[in-house]
Amino acid sequence: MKYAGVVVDNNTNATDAIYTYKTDLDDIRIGQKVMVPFSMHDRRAEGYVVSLSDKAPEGIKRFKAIESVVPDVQLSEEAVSTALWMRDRFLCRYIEALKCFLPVSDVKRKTKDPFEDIEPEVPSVKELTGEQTAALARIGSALAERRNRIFLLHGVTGSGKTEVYMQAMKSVIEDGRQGIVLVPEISLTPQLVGRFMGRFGKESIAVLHSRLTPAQRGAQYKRIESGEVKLVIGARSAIFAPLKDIGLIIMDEEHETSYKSDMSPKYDTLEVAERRALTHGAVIVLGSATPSVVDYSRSESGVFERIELTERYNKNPLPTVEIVDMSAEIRAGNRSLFSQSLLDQIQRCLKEKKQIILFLNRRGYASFVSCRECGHTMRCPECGISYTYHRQEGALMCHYCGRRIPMPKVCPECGSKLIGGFGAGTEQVEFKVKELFPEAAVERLDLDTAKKKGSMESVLKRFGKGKVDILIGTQLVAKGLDFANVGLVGVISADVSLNIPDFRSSERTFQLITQVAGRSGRGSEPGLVIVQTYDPENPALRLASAHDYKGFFEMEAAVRKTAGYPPYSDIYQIVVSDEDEELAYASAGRCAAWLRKKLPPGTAVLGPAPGVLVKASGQYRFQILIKSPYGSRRNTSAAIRKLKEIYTEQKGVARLLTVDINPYSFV
DNA sequence: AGCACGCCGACT
DNA sequence: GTCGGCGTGCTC
Repeated sequence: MKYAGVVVDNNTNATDAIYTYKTDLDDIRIGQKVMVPFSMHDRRAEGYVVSLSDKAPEGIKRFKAIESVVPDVQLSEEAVSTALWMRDRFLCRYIEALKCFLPVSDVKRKTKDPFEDIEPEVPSVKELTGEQTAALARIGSALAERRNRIFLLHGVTGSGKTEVYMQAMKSVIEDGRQGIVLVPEISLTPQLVGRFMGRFGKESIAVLHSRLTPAQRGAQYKRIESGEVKLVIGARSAIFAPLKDIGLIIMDEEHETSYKSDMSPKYDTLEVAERRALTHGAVIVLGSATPSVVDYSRSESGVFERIELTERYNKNPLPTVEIVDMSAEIRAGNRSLFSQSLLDQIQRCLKEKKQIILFLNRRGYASFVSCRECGHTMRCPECGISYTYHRQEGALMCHYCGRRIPMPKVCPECGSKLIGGFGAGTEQVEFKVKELFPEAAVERLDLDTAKKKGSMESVLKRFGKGKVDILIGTQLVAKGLDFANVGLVGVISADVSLNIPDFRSSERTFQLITQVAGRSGRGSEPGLVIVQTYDPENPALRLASAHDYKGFFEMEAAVRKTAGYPPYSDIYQIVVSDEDEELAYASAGRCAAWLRKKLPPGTAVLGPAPGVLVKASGQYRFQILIKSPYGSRRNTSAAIRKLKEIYTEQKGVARLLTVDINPYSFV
């Protein structure tokens, strides 16, 4: 008789436990899917075996027997142990963690696999730069040692990071091991997939992405498990691929926010990668032109080994980044969306038959309040993030700590009356551009446009062929597009990005400007970037225009240290929500009070701060933030798990309580 | 979360 | 009687 620890597939907090079943089956193994009787009347439930023992655990009166083993499902022991760790680390349920390793995804979309008939790019042998050769040598020696080492490959745009990835991967595969290449958004990277396919052959690559049907995904998993696949390429969930001997994990554009899951389990892909790399003796390579402050800091302290690629291919110069003061434009009588300088440069590029990209932020973000005369923005003195303007109450509110101040009548810095909320107002950009430059071919590319099947590809294809003069776009255009004929990139308003109520807003803005700047002047001539702002002295903008990553890092690290943000503290976000606003608020208040009592004095508990009503679900949200100093993660996580336990047992409290560690969004 | 049990009022 | 509404309690 054996005793098996089983996680039952009941996605609830109340049944989030390991249940012990007895069994006579001698071929039972950890990682198998089983059918078990569960709850009264023994309704049949699916479950997964996570532990086996010859001895019965104490304190349980009665053991039911496993009914049967479901064939063809077998998680590795590594997968099971990682899932158990994930529950603790990301404060999720066992079953949620286990399901990460299973090929079933909740998203059921029936579309054709866009990578099915992708054209492998004919491999071209490029001569490596000295820096690339040195980078490969360092990664290569780590691979030879099979030691779990993490490299941060900090390479300016156009320095040839992909070639380093490919050659490192080649040596791993030749060594008989396998690799994973993670990319932020698979649908934006057909070129990269094509290059890898050309180099390694279609049959040894599996591409995992959200557009696969469950059947297609299952088939890919079968190929991976069979050992046929040497290389898995995909977005964050590809980190769970069932490879048996991982030698190398590459995270391209490692700073991208999509590496943090926004659904439960709210895992951080790098942390899962680190855990897997440790068990496999694998090397991790994190690549970016603008590493996240957290990861760069780890390379400073020596946890990660940093490799710098400072030269661009063909020695192309970096673009010139010009910051334009929009309050000066107002003083000069120009109240339009475009500065004179930007208009002049658009005119020049059109004349010279150079292409133009105009970048604007996603609209619909919470509005902030700033002075158009002096550029001063209203920020919470304690949290350092922009106040959000609440029109109904005529008040400014800090979305981190809940602090509330009345809307000022005049600018507290310069006394100007030109202080006010910044509207989005960007939707007219396309209209205005068409009005001002009727002879130019103008196209727009944003998430709405891109969602339509194939429209993204067709817009980009037309742009690549030079059929579009001016491309207006959101976030999307900042990523990986590579066009030689772009002479000008205009950032319509850097202020929107600088004032998102998030402690990472400076980091995001620096990254954004660096990334959009990377779109311009990839040919032989240097490109020009124009950044419009009411805050021209902003250090993040200044340092981005000087291409000074190191300077930016040092400044930002100091700010984070003072304010208690990552990497010096972990931020835990607890969201309490319910249809009943009062109940949600009261519940959140009680949670915050409990946490204040339970956590040590060095751990700050902020809030609850009112969140917005999520219209789709009719839920009112209240947010509690915890700043847990570096090193206190275990304690804080344990306390929150305890809170969750008590909370689920309680009655008359708000329905939902979710936890996110170091979230990427605070809206 | 489900799902059954059980206690109470309203109806055939 | 007995149908059904929902509050309560448990799941190896």
